Amino acid sequence: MEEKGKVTIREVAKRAGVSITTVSRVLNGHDIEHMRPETKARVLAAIAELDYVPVRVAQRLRRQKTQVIAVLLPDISNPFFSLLARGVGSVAFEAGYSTLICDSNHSVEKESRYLDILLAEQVEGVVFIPVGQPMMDKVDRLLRRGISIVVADRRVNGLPSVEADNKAGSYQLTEYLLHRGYGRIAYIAGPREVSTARDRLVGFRAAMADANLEPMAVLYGNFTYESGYENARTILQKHVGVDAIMAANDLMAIGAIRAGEDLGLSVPMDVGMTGFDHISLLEFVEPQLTTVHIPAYQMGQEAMKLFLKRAEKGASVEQENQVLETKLIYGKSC
Amino acid sequence: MEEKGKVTIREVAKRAGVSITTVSRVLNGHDIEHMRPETKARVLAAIAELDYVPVRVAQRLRRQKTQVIAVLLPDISNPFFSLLARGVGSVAFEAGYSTLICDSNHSVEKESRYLDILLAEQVEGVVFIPVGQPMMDKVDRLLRRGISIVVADRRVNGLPSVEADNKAGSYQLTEYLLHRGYGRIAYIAGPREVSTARDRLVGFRAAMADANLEPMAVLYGNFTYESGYENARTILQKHVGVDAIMAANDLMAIGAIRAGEDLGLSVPMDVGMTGFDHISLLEFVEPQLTTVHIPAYQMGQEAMKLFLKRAEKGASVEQENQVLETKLIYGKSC
DNA sequence: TTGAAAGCGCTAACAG
DNA sequence: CTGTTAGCGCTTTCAA
Repeated sequence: MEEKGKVTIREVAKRAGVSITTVSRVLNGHDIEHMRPETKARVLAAIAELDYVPVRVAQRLRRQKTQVIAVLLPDISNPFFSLLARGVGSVAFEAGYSTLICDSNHSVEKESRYLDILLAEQVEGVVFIPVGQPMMDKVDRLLRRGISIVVADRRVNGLPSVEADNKAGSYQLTEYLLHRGYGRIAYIAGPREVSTARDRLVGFRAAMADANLEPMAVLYGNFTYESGYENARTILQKHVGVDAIMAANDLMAIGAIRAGEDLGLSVPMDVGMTGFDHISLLEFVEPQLTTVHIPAYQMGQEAMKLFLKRAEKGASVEQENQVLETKLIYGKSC
Repeated sequence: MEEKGKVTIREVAKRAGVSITTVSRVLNGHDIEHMRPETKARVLAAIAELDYVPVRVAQRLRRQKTQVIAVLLPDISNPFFSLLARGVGSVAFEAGYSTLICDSNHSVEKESRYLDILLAEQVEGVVFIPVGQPMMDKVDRLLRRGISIVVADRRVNGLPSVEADNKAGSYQLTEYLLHRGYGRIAYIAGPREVSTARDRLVGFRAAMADANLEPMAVLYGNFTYESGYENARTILQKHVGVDAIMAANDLMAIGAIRAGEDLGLSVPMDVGMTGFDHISLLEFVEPQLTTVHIPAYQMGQEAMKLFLKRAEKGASVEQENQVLETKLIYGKSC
């Protein structure tokens, strides 16, 4: 803690009276057993005295690996995604990786710009939650350069992924709703281009078909509160006799609840409602929503683990699509 | 797009039939006006054909600047912080900086570990939202190495900062409450070691004093929903005659509302409530909370701008503490 | 058990 | 107008 300017491995070596090679070795715990303990001690002392910290950038250039992974997601201020990012970060941290979070702000264009940046940044991998269908040329470009990509919360053709079992979860939820005696059900789906949304719809349709029922209506929203509100309004005004509305995520379900209230309907008395995701703000919403828990944090962890696994096994492990279990959450909304 | 392995500036030079210097120059737009257009064209062509992307790590090592700034915050899944981080990121992105988000998970120890990491990462600056009172030795270590630190949403002795005018906002809010006819007010404060919480309390006390009133009670929470719930419960049970509860943030206010409900009290009929922050989930809470808007996104932007300003003006601009205006949000909770 | 030296990919004097 | 060259700070053969 004496020098003013940058302290490099050079000064440490000088101070310890050894070569920089030796310093490097103790830094990386290399030949450390074949080293005279006294030498090691001297180096350690010098490091401490000078408060030396190895410059990561130089290590990266030399080692030709950055130990950086990126999380590319649509919106970091969405608690679902940030929880997922946290999951990635926790595993990454333990494994000595730094995490770069890139927020595409729901813009395909920005997403694609980030893909370019990540290429230049030489990240080793990216946990990717695409806005919609990602630009496969960009993706291929990264892959060709040896950057592995793991898709989270979605499926993309040809890429490994980690997602929840949306189909099963949706089936189960629908089944529960039917058990409760509802049967004239309308569905507010998510965007067609998002696999997650499609799966939930498929699960819903399957459960209905298995009960010999027809949906009263299927409308498409975009996962926002507003689109839930608007679509629910439409449903409740046009389709008389609807006794329940299922939304493909919680945010839309909350919108639907408010729409119902604004039309003077009470949930669940007049109409049942369900969501999907189990986001934490449900805690604050009345009535308590019946929904399906998606393990966002765990999903992030698994995505990172998947990357780690591929990294050590050599690039081409057989393509893997991991599916996490969901859990039905019983509320008071149906 | 022909080569398989890494393509470096060397191959580009070879392909274009020029020296690597020339390639570097067109890359950085340097002597570009003094360059024969044809040469430039050849280089550009080679870059395109080879799909060459400069390796950031090498640039950083050579330039001795990383163009990376970090945001060190307590919890990325808290929408307030992630919004702030987004603000930082937006300005950083425009300025050509990459953003590293570090989540200290409310742990002073992890925060301190991150400070070490950021040192090694050679980030150029950090936007810092400390968990409590930060470890000043670590902080000094970064400063000594030329890494500038801007504190956000808080004040720390000796560091530049950007925060909201919590005192004024709190004063104004209290004043409004008094105007509405409330007067027997209890206050749920935030942690004593957080300047933001202290300022809000001070503003509250000042407004009360100016109205010749005494608080019915002042309890301390930790900014969580649960602590709001518990403290409100205590207040409502012990201090009969309280006609309003002010909480130092929205989350605690929501907890207070629920506590009131659970005790059979209606808001605002039986007891008024106020929050602070204007977090987005208030949209989903009944009754609509009266609160104070804190411009989180803008705060992030300003913090990054402050860093940029200091970066160009040379390190030692006089220390600056920027204060952003707040805005009263009228709800139905009082 | 330790050191000398090459070089990761790039930029910036300094020369022509 | 363009090229030669010397590193940035570190790791890693290869030799001793």
